[in-house]
Amino acid sequence: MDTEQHHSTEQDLIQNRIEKAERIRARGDEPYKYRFERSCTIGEARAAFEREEAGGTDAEQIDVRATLAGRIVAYRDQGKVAFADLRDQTAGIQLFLRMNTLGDEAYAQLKDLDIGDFIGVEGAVFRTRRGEVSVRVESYVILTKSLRPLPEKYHGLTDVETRYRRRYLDMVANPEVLEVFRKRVRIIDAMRTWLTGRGFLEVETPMLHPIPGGATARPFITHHNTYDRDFYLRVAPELYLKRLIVGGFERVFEINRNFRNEGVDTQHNPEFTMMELYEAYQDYLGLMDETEELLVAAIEQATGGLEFTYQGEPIHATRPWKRLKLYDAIREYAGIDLERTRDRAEAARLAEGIGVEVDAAMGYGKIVDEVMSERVQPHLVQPTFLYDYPIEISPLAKKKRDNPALTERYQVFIGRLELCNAFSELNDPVDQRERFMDQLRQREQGDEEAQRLDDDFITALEVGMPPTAGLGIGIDRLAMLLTDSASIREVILFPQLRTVE
RNA sequence: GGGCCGCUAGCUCAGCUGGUAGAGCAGGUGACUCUUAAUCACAAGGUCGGGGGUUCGACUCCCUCGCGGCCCA
Repeated sequence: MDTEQHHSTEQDLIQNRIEKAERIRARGDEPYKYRFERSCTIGEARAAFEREEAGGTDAEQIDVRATLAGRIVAYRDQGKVAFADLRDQTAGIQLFLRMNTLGDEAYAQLKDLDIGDFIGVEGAVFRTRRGEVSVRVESYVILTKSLRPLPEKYHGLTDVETRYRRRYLDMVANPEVLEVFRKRVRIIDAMRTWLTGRGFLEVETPMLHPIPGGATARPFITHHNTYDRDFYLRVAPELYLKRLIVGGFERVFEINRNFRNEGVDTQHNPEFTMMELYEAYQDYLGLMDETEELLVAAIEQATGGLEFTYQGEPIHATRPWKRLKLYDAIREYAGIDLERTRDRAEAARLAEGIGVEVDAAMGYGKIVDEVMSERVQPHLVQPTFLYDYPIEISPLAKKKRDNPALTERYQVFIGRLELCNAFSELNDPVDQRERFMDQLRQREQGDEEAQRLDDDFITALEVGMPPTAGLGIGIDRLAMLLTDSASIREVILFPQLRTVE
């Protein structure tokens, strides 16, 4: 039987490169090296060369030698001279490969290289006649053979699904993606620096919770084999961090993952990163000031200033930020007064009167929350604090000192994104127990997100927690804002997607 | 959960009222000693997301499933 079938698919492209690797081995070389000593990074080499140039040294006399390593991302063969683009984490540089310089044999062996390979090169940095900073390569060595073709050089990788599933390709093909994640790192660094500079201790509390608590959300369930019991992936670290305040830490924070078993959309990923801090002897008013300072530090670190654009709209983050009572905001933007009633039916009537849908399972607090999300949040482009939330939807927050129907709670919105949630922490154990009981009643009425009673947490409060204010900041949302990303998946390295076989 | 859009070569995309799939990049061969989306020539490359149906004939029309995107709940 004739095997005349040429199906030059991806497999053939890979086979072709495997054969190149074999040729490299056949001449006693190793296509997967163990180590390579660079003299500097590409960014440093460029900087050194440009410094010489700026210093007025005659171009012919500049002598910046460099041994560099990186990935070949483009190749332009021109017969007895060839150009390649080499890229490392810091920058890219052009390679000038000439037969006269490399020698016939080394030059001929260039044909066993491919775009995607890692190589090391040695030579002098110079500027070509066309003005491109380049390395006149005197010798090169293959470091890693790449077996798969990279995405198209001009358009990059655009298929959103492939970008997320194979993020490494996205990073190689679309360098701006690297910048998004570098910015994310800078944001977190800035926050950590700000926090530790003010005496906050960074701690790690459990991911596996026997009772899910600290947020109104549906948990993931997992199982421990030896204990033979279910655990819940945490929906928030809140109750553990407050136990630490009970124990004697006065300023703690945690930057870590939370898991919520809920819908996935442009603003929600099942696992997301949250910064939570707790500060003893502080209340929500003082914490508002600190929240501004902290966010401003992160914004400046990421954007270089306090003016930036999110999804086409200019954001002005200069302090002080706008502060609005929740009910005033509802009056202003929704045109209804929900503060004058605590009656569920009346609130529902008012909400439906402006076209906000209300379903039977929603209590008074949920209706207020819904009206806020639907009719207020869309207006909150500039940084805005909303504060004084109804007690029904704030079971862990302290009652407002002169109004027991409200809590000392605020949220921060920028670019229509909900970024922060904070309050004067409820530290009255008797009140806390009542709030949990109220949540249990909401559970019984079918609200699966309602919180559960955590007896040990109440016991901790009975031991005594000093007056404390706590703040949570959604890191992913903040990263979206500061990288001008419309989807949370753009700022999460490996977003959750359906598995595909 | 609902609506709309998408899935064609490794990547980026064409493909008309149904007539049997094209280009660019990448890869292969050849030419070229300053190119940079290099250029030129030649050759090669496809389960048109999966399954089913209508039809003489389906990438195209219908149904269904999968995955993704946007909007709504």
